[in-house]
Amino acid sequence: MEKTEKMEFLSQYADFWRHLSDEEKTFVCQNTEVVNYHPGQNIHSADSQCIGVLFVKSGCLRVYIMSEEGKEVTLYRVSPGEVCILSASCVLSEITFDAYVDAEEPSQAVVLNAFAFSKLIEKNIYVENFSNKMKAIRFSDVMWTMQQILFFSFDKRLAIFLYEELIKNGPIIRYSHMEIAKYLGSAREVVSRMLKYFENEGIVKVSRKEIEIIDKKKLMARL
Amino acid sequence: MEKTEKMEFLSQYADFWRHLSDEEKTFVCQNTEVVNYHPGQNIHSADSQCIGVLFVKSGCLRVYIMSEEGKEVTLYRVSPGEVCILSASCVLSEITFDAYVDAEEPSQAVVLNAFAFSKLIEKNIYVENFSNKMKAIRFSDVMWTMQQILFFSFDKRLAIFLYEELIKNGPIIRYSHMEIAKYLGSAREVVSRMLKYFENEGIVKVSRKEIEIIDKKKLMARL
DNA sequence: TGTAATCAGGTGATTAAATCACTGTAAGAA
DNA sequence: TTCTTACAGTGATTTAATCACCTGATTACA
Repeated sequence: MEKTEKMEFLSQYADFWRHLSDEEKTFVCQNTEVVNYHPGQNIHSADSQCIGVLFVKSGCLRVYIMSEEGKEVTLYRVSPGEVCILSASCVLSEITFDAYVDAEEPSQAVVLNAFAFSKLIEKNIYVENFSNKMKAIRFSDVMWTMQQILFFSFDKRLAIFLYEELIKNGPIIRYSHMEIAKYLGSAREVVSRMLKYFENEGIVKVSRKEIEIIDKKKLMARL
Repeated sequence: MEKTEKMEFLSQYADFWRHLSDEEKTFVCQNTEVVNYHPGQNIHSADSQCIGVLFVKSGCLRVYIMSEEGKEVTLYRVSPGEVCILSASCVLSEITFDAYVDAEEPSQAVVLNAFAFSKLIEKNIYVENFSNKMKAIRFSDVMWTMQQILFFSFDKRLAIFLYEELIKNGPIIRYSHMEIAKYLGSAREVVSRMLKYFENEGIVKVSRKEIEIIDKKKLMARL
């Protein structure tokens, strides 16, 4: 990616861009690169040294937490046009928990490395505010997830998940039961059983790594 | 509270203070007042019009979410020296969920009203950043709570709660089982039963509205 | 001061969901 | 082809939440 292209791109994503000096803009460009990730690839974890801020161009990232036993709960997803801030958590003093980030699909992102980002935060209040604003947005996302898990019964949550997928990508959903379980903070067997129940109800048709929604109305009745 | 006293107080709490113009400082002082709350009093809720930012002087506030059925889960507490930002959530566009704030003890806070705070956010990037930074700090608090609820078994969470209270306020804990249940995102009966179990183990002594920790070692063994 | 109302807590039964242990089966790799 | 691995199905068990109902203590107030 060329410098002018980078500048064009970043000015779209980052509201701090117009508050950078020319020198800072050059510094940013020198410290960004385009990176590709393959499905299932881990991008950020507790132990791996952290890479920085990701401006997602294409694909989809999944941000999640993990228990000591390896149980995962998805916090939110990062879509094209959005920013992954927790992949820079090592340089963010307010973030005291360990988050993980995986690519869920083939994904491309423009990465501003952690060191450069922390330097900019120190120097420029607009960058610091951008960083904190991104956290605040994800705070609200996590609260949505938390309320789903704590307040909604499992059948309802699964129905909501299926409905959202239906809206986003049409009636055929290509996730394994395991992936859905991680997304909903549940267990694979629980997902399998509930899907089978939904199948008996005539809501979905289940086959290996594929769920087809065959009755949208019945699904919506469960929301 | 006098103006000079207010200015002295706020300069301690708010890192944006030194970035305010004299005019803005006066504006802040004109829009703050000292408010007292009694135990159990609701300070902020989804429907009540929101009051603004609370700089807590004394006592303790509890921030929580509530389900449609009225089930509560405590997110975190706000102690003296800390700031309650969610009580200004109506003027914070990044906050999209409904939080509730109650006083847990007799509490006193310096309140900067929501209107003035939003005006300052618009005008002064340092105030905006302060607002977002406070959210980021609470984001981490909530993540801690979320991990506790999702990853730890109930007996362990209760043990952690008792241990924290022991460290903070000594071996006698004056919460009802209901209050503990709300704090832990569980049900009263569940708390009662587990406390009785802990009592049989010789960890605590339970009586009305009072739990005494009689064996710290045994308690710590459950953490 | 007596009585009703409210609050704190106890208990058994039921249900929901997570966990465990194990089986079968389809898809890829060697 | 056969071996391996990922995906899914299922019964049994355990944990925790929920429901229904009860007892006893405290408070309000007439």
